[in-house]
Amino acid sequence: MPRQAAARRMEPMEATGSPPPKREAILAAATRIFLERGYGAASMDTIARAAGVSKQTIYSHFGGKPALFEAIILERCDRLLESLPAVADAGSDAEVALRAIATRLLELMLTPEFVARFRVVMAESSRFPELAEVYYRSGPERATARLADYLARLHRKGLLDVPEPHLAALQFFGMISGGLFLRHVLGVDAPPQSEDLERHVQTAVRDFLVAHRPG
Amino acid sequence: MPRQAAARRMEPMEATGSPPPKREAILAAATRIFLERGYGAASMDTIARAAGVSKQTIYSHFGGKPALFEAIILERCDRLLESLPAVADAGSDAEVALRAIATRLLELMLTPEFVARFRVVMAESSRFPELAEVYYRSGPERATARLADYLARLHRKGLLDVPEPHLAALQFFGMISGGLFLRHVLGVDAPPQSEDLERHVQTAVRDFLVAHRPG
DNA sequence: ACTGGACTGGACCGTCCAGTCTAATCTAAT
DNA sequence: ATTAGATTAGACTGGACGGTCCAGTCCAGT
Repeated sequence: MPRQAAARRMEPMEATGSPPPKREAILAAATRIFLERGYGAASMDTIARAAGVSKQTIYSHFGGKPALFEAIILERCDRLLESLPAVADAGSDAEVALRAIATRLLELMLTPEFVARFRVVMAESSRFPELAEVYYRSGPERATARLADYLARLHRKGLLDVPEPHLAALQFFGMISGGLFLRHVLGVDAPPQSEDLERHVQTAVRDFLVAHRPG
Repeated sequence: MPRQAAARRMEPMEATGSPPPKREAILAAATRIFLERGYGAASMDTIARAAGVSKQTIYSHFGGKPALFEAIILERCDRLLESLPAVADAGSDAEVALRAIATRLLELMLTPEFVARFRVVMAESSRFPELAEVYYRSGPERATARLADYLARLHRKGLLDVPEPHLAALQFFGMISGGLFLRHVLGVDAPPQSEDLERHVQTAVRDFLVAHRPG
């Protein structure tokens, strides 16, 4: 009871904009619980309790468990793109740009929240095939396409030799994330030292540039 | 009843060696069901029915659901290694060797069975952390170490410039698997054309060799 | 013929869960 | 003050599941 009252009293404070505060609370709690426990092990009762909200409220806002899950997964699933800033526009040195892209990408991908989301989407990709597809299309695919665009531009300018930009983009991302990300998703590693990370990125970018040096 | 009788009649035929036939049947069925549905959605009743075996038999052979799951995951989880043949010993051309390694690796990793196993291990890496670790250590880690050994040897012979073999091995595997594997694990793609696969491998190996050309 | 062990089928228990229902409470607009 | 709609707590349903128990069958070795 007192917990409920407190929660209720707090709502108006955060409700500056239009989105209903309860809805936000539900989304936040659902995100946390789903990502922590996975789809199957997350119960609607737990989510309701964590959101400080009645179960019925969840069912009236979202339709049911699957719909709620899709909502929290598709919410900002294109965050991968935000990490690839307007660096593609900058006429700056290719090495600088690629290092920036790689670092941002790796930082994002090693985020616990990103890892958890990835794990859940992958785990449920049989039960929610469309979800996995939308996730892929709006995240990795668009990021790859954007990098490929950038590489194609470098190629046209003669600054780099990248006859197949899309393939090269895929391989670049693979070089960057491979290994590190796998260890992380499997929970084998402690969070990596930022020095190692730097070394990793630096080596990958250098190798990439050597491999695609023009002429 | 008739199904049971038939199954019982068949057992002696396949029991040439020592492993109890029922145990094998349980393992086979459990592997299929667990990989198809994931840990949570696979029920012991379903597995028992699929194995043509009583539920009690499962519980007497293996201890319970978690133990059965660990058994089927750890069974031949080092298959990744089999795909990296004695190529490391061969004094043959580095390009040939790397292409062979890459092709074998990719073929294995795009196997539906491998993808499913990977998906399940990743999904349950919170519930079974040790399992995920053993999987990683006996699979990807050892494969990487072996490739690193090979690269170090090439480096010592002056055939390639690989001052950090382990890092290079990680990045090589990343280049090879990146993108393709992700799309596959998320179920986005149809099985890839073997031509594309060839092109992918060829490009990656060529780029790798250029990047590590000695001198 | 006897015995011990593996196996079977199915009942059974306790638990958990998605989803529904209800009766009461709160809020805001009329 | 009234009313309508949103929200609440909690009981409830129906079903699934892990795990246990048990009576009985089958079979190999003695």
